[in-house]
Amino acid sequence: MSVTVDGTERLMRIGEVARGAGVSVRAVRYYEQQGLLTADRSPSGQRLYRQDAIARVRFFQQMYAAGLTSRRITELLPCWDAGHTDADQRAMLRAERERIQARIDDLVAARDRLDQVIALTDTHP
Amino acid sequence: MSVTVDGTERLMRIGEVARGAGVSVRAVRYYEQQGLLTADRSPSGQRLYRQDAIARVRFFQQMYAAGLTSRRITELLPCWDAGHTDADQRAMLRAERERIQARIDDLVAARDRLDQVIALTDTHP
DNA sequence: CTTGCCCCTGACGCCGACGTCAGGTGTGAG
DNA sequence: CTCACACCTGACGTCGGCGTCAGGGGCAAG
Repeated sequence: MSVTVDGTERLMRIGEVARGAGVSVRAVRYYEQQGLLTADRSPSGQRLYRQDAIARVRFFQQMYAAGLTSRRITELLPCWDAGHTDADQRAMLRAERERIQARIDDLVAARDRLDQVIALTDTHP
Repeated sequence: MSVTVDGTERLMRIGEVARGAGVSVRAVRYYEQQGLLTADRSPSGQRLYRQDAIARVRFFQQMYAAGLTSRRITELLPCWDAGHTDADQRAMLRAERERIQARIDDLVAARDRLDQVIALTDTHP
């Protein structure tokens, strides 16, 4: 594991997290502002992140790409972090899953529609 | 077909188009503003649409849902309308298709990720 | 010491597809 | 004619995930 000899985990500054996750520094600060990501602070006030921060940021990106808002992600983070859920949270998880599935269906239909046009314009130039 | 005895097509006003396509009146006006949809005008200035307007609006909705912008749709409309394309347009069609496919892949990954969480929270409540 | 790079906190800007409000006109039923 | 409802043209508001600029502090190398 990435742990130093004295047992403390190796910490990263914000730039390393951003590069590691392929996002901007601004984005990482924004996630903190939205309550998605917490960071320790160095004596001089710089943010210090643990190794799992990169994976978390990647996860946020994935959820954003799926159309979830920051608020929705914060509401669902307990499921992910603590592994425990109440009935409301389980319902929200399922609801989001259904939304994503619906969007997939829409996209597939749109793709097929474009494919029709492409086929037409190829055979009929 | 929906043609009156004198051979003229039955025309709709904007509200009927909007209801038929499941969008707002404002949205239909917006599409015209973006150059996506044209309408005849009654002597008093009201927009009059042909029957195929509803299908066009549904098509726009589908493309919007797929992440295309109004500009992109206007650029691709000639393919759809005239059925002819130059090389640039064919390239654009394919590029959009690839983008949609990439978004589908992202969404499928996000869905699977959520499914993992759901499975966890179900077996481990 | 200086240079260069990274970091900090505000705070305004942006984009796109509309929502919405204001103030006025058209239209069909009774 | 009146009433209710649909329609018209501006034009400003919204929302979310950042980009970007302003102004100022760390921190290691040379």
